[in-house]
Amino acid sequence: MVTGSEADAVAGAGAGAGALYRRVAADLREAIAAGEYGSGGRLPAEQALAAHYGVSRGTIRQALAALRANGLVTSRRGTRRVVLGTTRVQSFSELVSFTSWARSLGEEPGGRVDRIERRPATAYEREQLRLPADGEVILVLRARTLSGQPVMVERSVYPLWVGELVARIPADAVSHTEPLQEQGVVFADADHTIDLAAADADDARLLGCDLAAPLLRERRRSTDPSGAPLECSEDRYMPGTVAFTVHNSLAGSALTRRQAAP
Amino acid sequence: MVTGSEADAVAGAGAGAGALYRRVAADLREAIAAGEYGSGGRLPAEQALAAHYGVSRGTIRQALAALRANGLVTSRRGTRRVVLGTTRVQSFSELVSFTSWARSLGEEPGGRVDRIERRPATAYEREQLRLPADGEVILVLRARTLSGQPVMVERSVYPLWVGELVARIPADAVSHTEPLQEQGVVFADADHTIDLAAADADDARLLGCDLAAPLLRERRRSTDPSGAPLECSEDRYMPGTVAFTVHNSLAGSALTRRQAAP
DNA sequence: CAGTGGTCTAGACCACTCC
DNA sequence: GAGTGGTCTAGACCACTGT
Repeated sequence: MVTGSEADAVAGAGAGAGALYRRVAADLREAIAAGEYGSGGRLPAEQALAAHYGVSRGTIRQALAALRANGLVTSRRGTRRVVLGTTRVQSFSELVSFTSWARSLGEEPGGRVDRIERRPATAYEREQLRLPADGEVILVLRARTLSGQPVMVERSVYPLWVGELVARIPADAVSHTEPLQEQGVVFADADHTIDLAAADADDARLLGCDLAAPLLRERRRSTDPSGAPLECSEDRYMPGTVAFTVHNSLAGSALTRRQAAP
Repeated sequence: MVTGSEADAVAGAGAGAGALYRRVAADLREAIAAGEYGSGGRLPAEQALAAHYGVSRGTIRQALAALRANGLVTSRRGTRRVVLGTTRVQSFSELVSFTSWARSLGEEPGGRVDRIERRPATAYEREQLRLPADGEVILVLRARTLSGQPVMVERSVYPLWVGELVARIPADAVSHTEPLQEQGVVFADADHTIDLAAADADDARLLGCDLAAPLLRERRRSTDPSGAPLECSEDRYMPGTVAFTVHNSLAGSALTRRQAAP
């Protein structure tokens, strides 16, 4: 883009995501993915973009900030922005939901609940889910598959009000987040911790691996838009099935290296 | 804060990081870490903060955007921001540099170069480092320790102009990024891919583990402020020594789940 | 030096949450 | 309906990069 007639690129993007800057960002993302500036190429100046899209410089900067956070472009005083990569960026829902991630890859996701328990929360769970001393939780143990192959074991711990909704979902439902969404449970923020774990008896049985076999572990704690904890989950992936990627920069890191918990 | 006399909090922060919004952000971070709003508590309104700090609402919003990116607070229309966590946020340099990370934990970092090679770049390296078809690279294989214990093996591949600087650093230097920094090589952006790998002969020898033992792998590609690739590295950690954490949200994810490369 | 992005301000309107 | 954050505008000045 930035070659068309005038302020049409935004309108041309059709029923965009509402906010102006999001539509501009989407348009720029497309242009970058299409290689219009090349890898390592320079973007037009903010002022030029503002004129092209017919918006103010502030709006352009909001759009560019989004691209930057995604690691698509650099940003420094004195020079035009430079294209860093053309990687397709994953949406938050593709991250939180195994199902929507798998579908976006053209794979056939599957899931089967192995076990549901209601029990008192451990100290760790009380802290993560902000529960009182006598709080209870619902644990859901579930095997996830990709085109029939077992790939991951998910242990999700929910506060009762969420867990009771989850418990009503059929055991072989492909997605849990979608029915939850329909009932007003929205995932908005998540913290992830990634390391390595050894398969226990459940993992070995559900994944078909040896006991104590190494697995890639992702622990996650999700909250809704109001900041209320929704879930505290531990997922264990078969090696070679997934990798996690993160971008970060001087201007703001979301990634952290930590000493492993004892 | 937000209880002191007037617009003194910013001035009181002393020789802050230059930009006004950074000083405001740092002050708010401190206040949150000190538990002034509690976990799950509500922040003052933007307007109140603007009045308190004696700055415009735009500046306050810039500061809050930083806190949000770090996963410290939520953000939604209609309600005050809510404190999500009080986690100390790691700076970018603590992420790129094993040395500065270890020091911030009070551990004693160490490093020893095992081997340096100059050789033609592989196709993958040419792409990552944006080198021509006949490009060469310098590979540095290095063992990293924490208080004497071997913890990680680092395989860094540099373009010649960086590699030649690295090759001049003493084999037992604790830090490589610090001397590079002094010579004007600045790391500004990085992409990380985290998964699992099996120890090869070098890993087993340097870490004292078995051949094919499972290790946590972090592949990284770093660029300088102008977007020029500086490094393409593969680090392998002993299990139980580190974990990686990431925050992400509906408003912008830097984290991605990917199918493992073949 | 000209060009460019970084920072800051002031004001406006809207969409949403919660009482 | 009052309060709050989200979006957008217009303009200003500064710090830095490159020629």
